[in-house]
Amino acid sequence: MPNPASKPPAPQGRETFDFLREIVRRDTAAGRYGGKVVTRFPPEPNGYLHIGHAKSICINFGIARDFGGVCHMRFDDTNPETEDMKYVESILADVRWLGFDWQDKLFFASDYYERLYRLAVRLIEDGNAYVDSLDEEEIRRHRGTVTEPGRESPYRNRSVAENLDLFARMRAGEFPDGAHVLRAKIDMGAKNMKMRDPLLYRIRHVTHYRTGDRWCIYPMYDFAHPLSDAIENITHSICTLEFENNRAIYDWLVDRLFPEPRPRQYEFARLNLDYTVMSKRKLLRLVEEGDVAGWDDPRMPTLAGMRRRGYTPEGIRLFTSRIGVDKANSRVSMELLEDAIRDDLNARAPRVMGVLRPLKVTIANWPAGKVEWCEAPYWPHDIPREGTRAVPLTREVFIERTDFSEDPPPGWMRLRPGGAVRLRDACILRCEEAVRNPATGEVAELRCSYDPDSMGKPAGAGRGRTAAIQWVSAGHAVPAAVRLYDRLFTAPDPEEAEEGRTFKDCLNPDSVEILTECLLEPVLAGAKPGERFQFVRHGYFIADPVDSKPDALVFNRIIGLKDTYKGDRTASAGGGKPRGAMPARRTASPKGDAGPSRGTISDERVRARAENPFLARRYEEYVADLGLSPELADVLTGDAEVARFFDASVRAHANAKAVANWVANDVLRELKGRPVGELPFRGGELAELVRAVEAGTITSTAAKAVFAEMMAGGGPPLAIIRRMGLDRSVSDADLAAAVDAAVAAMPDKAAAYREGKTSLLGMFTGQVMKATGGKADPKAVQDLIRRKLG
RNA sequence: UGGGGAGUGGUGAAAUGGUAUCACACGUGGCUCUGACCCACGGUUUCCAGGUUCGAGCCCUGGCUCCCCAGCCA
Repeated sequence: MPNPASKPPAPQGRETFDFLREIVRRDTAAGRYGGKVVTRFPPEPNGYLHIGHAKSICINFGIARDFGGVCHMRFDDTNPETEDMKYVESILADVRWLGFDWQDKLFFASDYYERLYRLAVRLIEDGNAYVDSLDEEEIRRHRGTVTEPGRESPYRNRSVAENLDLFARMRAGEFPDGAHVLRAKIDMGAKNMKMRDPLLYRIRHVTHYRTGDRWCIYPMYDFAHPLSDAIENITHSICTLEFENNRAIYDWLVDRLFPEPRPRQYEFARLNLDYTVMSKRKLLRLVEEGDVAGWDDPRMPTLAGMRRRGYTPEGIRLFTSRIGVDKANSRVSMELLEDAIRDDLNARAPRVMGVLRPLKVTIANWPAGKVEWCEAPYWPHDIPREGTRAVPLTREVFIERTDFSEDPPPGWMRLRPGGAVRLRDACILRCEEAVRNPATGEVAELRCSYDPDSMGKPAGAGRGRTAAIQWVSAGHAVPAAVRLYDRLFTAPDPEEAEEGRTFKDCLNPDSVEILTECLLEPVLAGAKPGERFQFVRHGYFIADPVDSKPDALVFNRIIGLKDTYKGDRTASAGGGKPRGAMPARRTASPKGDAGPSRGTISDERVRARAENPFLARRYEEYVADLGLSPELADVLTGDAEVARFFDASVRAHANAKAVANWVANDVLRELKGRPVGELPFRGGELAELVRAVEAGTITSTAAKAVFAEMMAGGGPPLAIIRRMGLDRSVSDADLAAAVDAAVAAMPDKAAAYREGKTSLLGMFTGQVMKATGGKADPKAVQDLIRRKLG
């Protein structure tokens, strides 16, 4: 990991921050946490890491790196029944492989058990937790449903002393599993179901992989996770969207047990990838039921699988940086991952030749026994790397069966009867005759001739465009097995299989094709397990880290090359195509369909008026006497305080429509459900602002700034206007100068405007408005701009 | 039905009241001893409807659609 501290946070080439980095940036700028940034990656050691975790790892470690902080590696091991040391080891290896470093910050929630226990005791002592003795089923029933509140447990009001005693005896092992639990005493009627007295501890007489039999009570995630964060002084606790509701518990707990500044939780959308599954449970089933060869099967989306497949950490990191991070649920198409992998491999995999489906070629005019060693570069012209190897050319060679066609489609550039093609790095080959196997009728061999003049000469030379194909010398070829991988599933979202089908029904029967008759150029005989190459015109391959042996080479296709040739795409392309079968995409998500508009009157406010005659009367008056639209009157009469605020404003300034707009649009925004009393100004002052706009004292642009200042407690509007100097109108000369300057600063934009891109008017207006501090009259500005450019 | 989130080209993201931008995918053309890479060009008008504003993807109001929450899992 590069050491970052020196570098200001400018994440890999991005000009803008994602929303998480924006939060961190604001916090550090504000000096929160003393400018420190501490994140954490908190897996449970009960499974292997997959590409979805890679996103989380890159976010957590990436943010720490970008802001000169540190990311803790912490195992949230609070469930002894599923966790195991082997997972800890594989997870650590995966994170390290991905290229991240936790320094000496390796932690386990299980190391905090004693501290967590003491924190639980404190909660009990403070009356914030209790021992519940309901059984599992009763607890469920008491919890209520999403629409009905829960009921309090009869054990909820046990004394502190009794709770303490019971909890101590839970720990001491006096009770069987399930006899008691510790619960937070929050609110059984909470709208957020997570807050209905969540469970904190349960009894489990199970051996824990790290603490052995020392404990028989284990903390729940909702208790252990936030408190572990707080114990480690985590600043930004970043997790996935499904924990949004849990944030309330997080805050409740940490607020009660730790001082500020304390960690805060933020959530992002987890990664979904097309044509694969990401849940641990489903991945486990694939392994256990033999659909794949193991956790590291190259078709698996696990990091172990991708590593075995030949994906590089750099490629995966490139992928995660390209997909970005946001809060919208999404599925990423496989092409994005594949392109990132190719992008990385393109610059680092040397080119070699291999023939996957060999077709014998005899070069009739080549002397028997003659061997010509051709010098072949490892790298294409546009990759600035040096290096060549020698490739032997003899009378008998093999070419790719798919590079010959007896009856080629239009645009075919490879071999055909009587046609010519270039043997890459060697010479031009002409096909004289296709020899059939009399039994099958299949082309068994090609009899060709070569052009001695073309040997080692540059292409072209009056010959025009000639395709160059890969080949291997029959006498020198190295045999190998090659495994071609395709997507594991045929459906974009196997988890959403249609009625009566499961994700397993979507398994792609052709997700792997094993070719055993492949022939590679001799230099590959020395390929070491884990070495990557590009087999020219095929794709990127890796000598399988496990199965490949010097005398029995096995290669995995990491990813095929893009293939934009359309000539035989409909034909049985087999596994040769990088993309494989392309099933119909899932139906597009339905566009919002509003149906017939029911107007913008809110049912809720209609109810409020039905119950409150004052509101009902006001509504009628606003429409009838003040001439407000029903919609406007509606929003002003959903709450008595809002209506009174509006009344006060109108008393101070008679233009009801204008005042109503300000209240409805700006005051309501600031209120966001809070009581009107919290506003730092009164209706009369808002009226004063409205009057200033109407009188032409200030522009409405400036009025927005004044309003913001009023919200910040800046005092009465007129005072703010004076203080900010907004009442000094801009002179005609100044305005003209500002317009000239804006236009002169962007001559290309001015030209584009003149050519008809009139949407640029807004841009120029914005420039001038900014330059004049919002004091210019936008209409006048636009007139000027139009005249100047029109 | 309650609460919490989210809707921008086919896909993922950017634009923090002022030029709808980038990557992938797709299409067309160019380059090429890889039908690769690379280069150029092309298509969307921001879920819908109203409103505020000189100006709205962004602010206000209403609606629609999708996701999460009723484990002693995390």
